[in-house]
Amino acid sequence: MTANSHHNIRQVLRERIESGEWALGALIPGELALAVEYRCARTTINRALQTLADEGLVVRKRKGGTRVCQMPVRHAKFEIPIVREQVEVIGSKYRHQIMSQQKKTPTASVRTRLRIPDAKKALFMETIHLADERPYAYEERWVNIQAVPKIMDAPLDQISVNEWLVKTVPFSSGDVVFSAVNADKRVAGALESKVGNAIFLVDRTTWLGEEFITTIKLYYRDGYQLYSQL
Amino acid sequence: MTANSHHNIRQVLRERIESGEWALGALIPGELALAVEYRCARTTINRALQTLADEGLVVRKRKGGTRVCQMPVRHAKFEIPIVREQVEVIGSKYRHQIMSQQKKTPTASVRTRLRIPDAKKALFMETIHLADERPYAYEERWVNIQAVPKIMDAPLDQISVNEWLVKTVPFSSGDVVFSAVNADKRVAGALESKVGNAIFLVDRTTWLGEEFITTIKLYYRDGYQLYSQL
DNA sequence: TAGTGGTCTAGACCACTCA
DNA sequence: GAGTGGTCTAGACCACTAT
Repeated sequence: MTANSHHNIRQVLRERIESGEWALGALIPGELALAVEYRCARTTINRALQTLADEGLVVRKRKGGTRVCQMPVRHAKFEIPIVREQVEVIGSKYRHQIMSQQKKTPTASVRTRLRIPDAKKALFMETIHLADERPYAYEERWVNIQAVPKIMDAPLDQISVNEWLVKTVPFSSGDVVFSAVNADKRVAGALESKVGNAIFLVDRTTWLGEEFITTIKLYYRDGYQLYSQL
Repeated sequence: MTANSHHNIRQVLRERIESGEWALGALIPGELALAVEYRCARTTINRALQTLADEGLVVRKRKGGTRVCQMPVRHAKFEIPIVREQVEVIGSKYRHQIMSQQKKTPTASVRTRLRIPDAKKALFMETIHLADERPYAYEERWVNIQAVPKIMDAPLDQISVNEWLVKTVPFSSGDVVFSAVNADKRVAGALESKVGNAIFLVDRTTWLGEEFITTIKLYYRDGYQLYSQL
């Protein structure tokens, strides 16, 4: 095993930083100096330092050199959860059930969000995600039919909207908003919870290029927690 | 400008994937083939593909080749928020106020979490974070005094615990849990909210190596949202 | 066992930016 | 203008794993 893998060097450098050898905001040696010290190519040092920069541990500037970050806040990465996988990870059997499905005129806020002209309709769906036949999450979804007209012909009773969309429009980008809301009658009913209970809400909108595809609100059952490593 | 930067190639490859040229789960050409096609070094292709793998767009296996991901879920990265910065970003004036500060025996769950022996005490603090003099978040924090004994001498009225800890134990790792809870009397009072209101709760624990440093619960004011790009 | 990605090297040139 | 990081290349060898 190579002692000079960029992995090893990255780890050693990380330790030198964490040990306080280089203070917060201090300049650390240049790539060339480190390459000599560790007897490896500059490229290898470069890889290691770039990774540390990605992690937010150091800041690099041409001519300015590499500095230890002032506020070393680790970036948390986490994957936007897919409900089915979440359920299966906790060892439960997953099933989903469509409660309602209709074309109708979206509310003003949804129209704005999906950039749908005023007169047009969109597809609205309510779905319950079940874990071992108990409600796990309640989903409200709007789909922009103009962007994905084929969805009206899709066998949505057999395949979940989400999976159909992923297969049809696989590489959309989007945003997510997490918040806490009190369950209203509708949500409480769907989740077999109580009105007023605090519910973890994930609000996601996705689009492809300039076209908005779908916006979805996911209400999770009581006690749901989203976990992430730093 | 080099036409064959790994940035450009990454972008081109991404477009070829997103356009559907390579289907979900399909094998894409090997690095060597792509290097020939784009007339660049294999290393360059490798960089581009590794980035795409980081993004979760492709999966790479030795001997198995590179495949387009089956479930192309973009990984969301976001930075663990520092309350002061959050407040300043929305254009408000930040101030914090320590409500209480005492050494006492932690609850069993905190003891377990911080790995504190049963008989030992820890530092408990309550802090209010204010935005324009209105409550923004309420913080409950336990600090493991054994791990950071110097904290008892720190001028915590002048510098926030958080910033003191960052400067003293800058590079700790940790985990975060997001959830929604109903405000109890204490939290509602601190946030000038109402009992029962849904509160966004961030529960963070950090440690350095094997030693646990601090665990903190942050209750955000009503309507707080955590935003993230995909 | 053979094929593919993972990585290291040595050298070169470029691009940014600080003084 | 000079110093530092950013990146490309060509070649080499290694490590994993599918067949």
